[in-house]
Amino acid sequence: MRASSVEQAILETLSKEHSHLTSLQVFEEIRGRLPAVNQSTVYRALERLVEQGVVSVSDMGTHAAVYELLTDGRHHHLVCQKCRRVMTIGHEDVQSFFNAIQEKNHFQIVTNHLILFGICDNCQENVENSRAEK
Amino acid sequence: MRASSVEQAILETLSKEHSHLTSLQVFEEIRGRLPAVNQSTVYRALERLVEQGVVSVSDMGTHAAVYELLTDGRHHHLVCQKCRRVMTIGHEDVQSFFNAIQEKNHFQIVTNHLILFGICDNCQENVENSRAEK
DNA sequence: ACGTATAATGCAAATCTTTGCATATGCAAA
DNA sequence: TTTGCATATGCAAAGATTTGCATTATACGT
Repeated sequence: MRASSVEQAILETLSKEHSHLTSLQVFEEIRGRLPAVNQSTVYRALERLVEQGVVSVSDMGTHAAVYELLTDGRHHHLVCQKCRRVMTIGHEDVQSFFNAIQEKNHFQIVTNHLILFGICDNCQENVENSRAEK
Repeated sequence: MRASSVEQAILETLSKEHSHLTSLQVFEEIRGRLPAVNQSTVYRALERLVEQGVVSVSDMGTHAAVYELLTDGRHHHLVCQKCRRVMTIGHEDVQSFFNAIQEKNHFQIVTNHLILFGICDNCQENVENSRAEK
């Protein structure tokens, strides 16, 4: 597999931003250096990087996939469906679960970025409060 | 919230099929009874059902979201990235993991359909075989 | 250095999904 | 029944993502 300049640009962009970027944001960033680059090229490069396990892609419920560099360790996210707050959890809290699944099913898990939707503690309290107010 | 006829039709379709359907498949099915129904109406009805927790939506890596009825118990899936085989695992294998995450983070998990990508046992063997052949 | 196979890219079209706005519909109170 | 309100729907446009095909660039063996 040969080195792609678009892949390089993507990796540098993601490592500079250190956050979740949409494909459009990645595209806009890259245009600075590679003005002629095409959207579909960015999509395909991102797809390759995800397959290689260098980058994660997730649907955070924002109606647009977000990409993130995975070099500094695997991690996962809890996304609040009410306030959209995103919390990060370390891979150590997921590791043993993954191991159990792998052993039981003879299945080698590749997924490296789990997104769990739910209600954060703040919003849980708000629900209780609004109930009490009635 | 009032009962929507499209929601009804979706629920009946999903319960009849008992499998993962794309929004297009749902749309086609429903057209039999409600010929004038619009795609976006189906999308919105599916969205509501997902929010209500009656239906799950997942990206199985097929480039089109698939929907499934959740009435007969929560379950989750392992998807092989090589052969696209889909395995089902029960919620009992996930429950304790969810509980631990919930307690540690004071976060109430709503996610009811986990998709884990990886390599199934067959494809693992194939990789080993092709290595040996070289 | 040369030729070839493989992979990356651009472009345009197709597909999938969301959204804004106007309209229609069902439900509950008057 | 009628009225008012919230929700569901249709329609069209926009946005997001994928794909087929032709072209270009790169790596690798010779």
